[in-house]
Amino acid sequence: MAGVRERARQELLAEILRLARQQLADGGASSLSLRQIARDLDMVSSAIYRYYPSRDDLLTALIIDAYNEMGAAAEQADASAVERGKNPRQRWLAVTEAMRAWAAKNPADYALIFGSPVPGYRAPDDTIAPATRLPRVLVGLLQTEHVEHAMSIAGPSIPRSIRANLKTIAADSGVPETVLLRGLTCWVQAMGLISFELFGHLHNVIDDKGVFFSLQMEQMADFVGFR
Amino acid sequence: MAGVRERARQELLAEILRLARQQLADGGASSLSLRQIARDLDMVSSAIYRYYPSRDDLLTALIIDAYNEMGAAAEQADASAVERGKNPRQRWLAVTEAMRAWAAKNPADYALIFGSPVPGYRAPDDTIAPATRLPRVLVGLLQTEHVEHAMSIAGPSIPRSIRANLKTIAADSGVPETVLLRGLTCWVQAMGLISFELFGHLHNVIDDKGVFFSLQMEQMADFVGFR
DNA sequence: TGTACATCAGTGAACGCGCGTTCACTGATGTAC
DNA sequence: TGTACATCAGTGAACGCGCGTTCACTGATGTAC
Repeated sequence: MAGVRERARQELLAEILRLARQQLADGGASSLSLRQIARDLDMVSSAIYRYYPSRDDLLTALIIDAYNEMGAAAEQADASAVERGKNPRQRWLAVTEAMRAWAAKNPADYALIFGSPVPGYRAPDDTIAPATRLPRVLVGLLQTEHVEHAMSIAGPSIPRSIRANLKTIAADSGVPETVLLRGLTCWVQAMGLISFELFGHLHNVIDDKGVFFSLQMEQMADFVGFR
Repeated sequence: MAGVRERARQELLAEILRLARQQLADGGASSLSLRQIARDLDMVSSAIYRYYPSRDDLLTALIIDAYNEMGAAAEQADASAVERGKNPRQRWLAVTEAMRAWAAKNPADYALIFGSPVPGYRAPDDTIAPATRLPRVLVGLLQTEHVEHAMSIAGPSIPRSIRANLKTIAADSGVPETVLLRGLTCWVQAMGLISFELFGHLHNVIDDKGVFFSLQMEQMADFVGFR
């Protein structure tokens, strides 16, 4: 019966990741401890190495997990908005609300990917693909909007080096570069606001953070040119 | 001769802070070690406690230092722009460039104050005043601009709770609330961009980060209503 | 179907580190009379 | 100006923790003939 051992292995891999996320939530990346995980599992510490070859590999798994979860939350919010017959602007707003909600529910995971980098850790290339999942949703929305009503913004001329980058971001989407540039602004604004809120920089500045976020996202929807 | 001991004390306080910043730069907040500082000073580890009663107090000193430095950098950039006869818009741009430059030169200090909070550490109230130094410069610029050419933005109506907060931010400045709201957007955008750049989220997205930042800040200057 | 062998999960001990904080102390520097 | 006392900087030892990683090993599970 091939798969009995394999299934147990998968379960333990997942269980270790779950405990690791718990630790992350309790004390941040620096308090992620293989020995503590082993203790939680009633295992000897060296046994963990059967599953993750090092602490850094476990960290990588956590990062990938976080990107995927946040990306999935965005995708789901969008899909659900589509189902409810929403237009691209409303979908954009729904997605940003979902981003904020996910971050609020998983502050440690959010901090892991959008906070200060873990010192001494260099993310391997495996993290790239999951990281693009969320931005992909946002670019997709610009594209949809552009197809429905041509977007255009009379902006300042964009330097050549930046234009090249913008082309790479959404090569064949047809979305004008000025709009893409503002799309980046919106993305940064959303993440910036979430970070400010989670990291305490709105403390004693803005009381109703939810209302504030929505208001800002409405503004950004106008700014980028959603109808 | 009162002051001989006192001067030595002040020097050591500063020296410890300097070494602590060095450690911060080398390995982040989690690798800040009182014992290592003692070693660098050729002292026994317990001697540090004559100067900082605990590791957290040293962290607080670092945070206050970082806020003050960044605030001072902004103030200087503004003062220097004034000297060169710049208008408020140009001053705003100069200040944001200075913010970015400071962060680029002191990434660890920047990460300490605008990255993920140090787990288990709660900033005491002493950090509040230094933290307001930079935003104060930005609000001042809005006010100056408003005095020179009345600013006004036909924005969406602002919910009551947010209006109350905006009033607190710049009570007697006379700057319209819609403008203040967008001022917050600009602030978040500037810090968000700096964080994205420093924390690696523009890697493989934007090559010329300096040009990108300037371009975005020009856009934000328009957005908030600088002439 | 039964046996021999290979694979792999988990053990237990060890290596070599690190840390913050407390406490009783010595000896030098400053202060009051 | 000189002496007695108080203050304070720095010592050294100890307490009680923590960590990642390696390595030779046992014993159970799976595989091939």
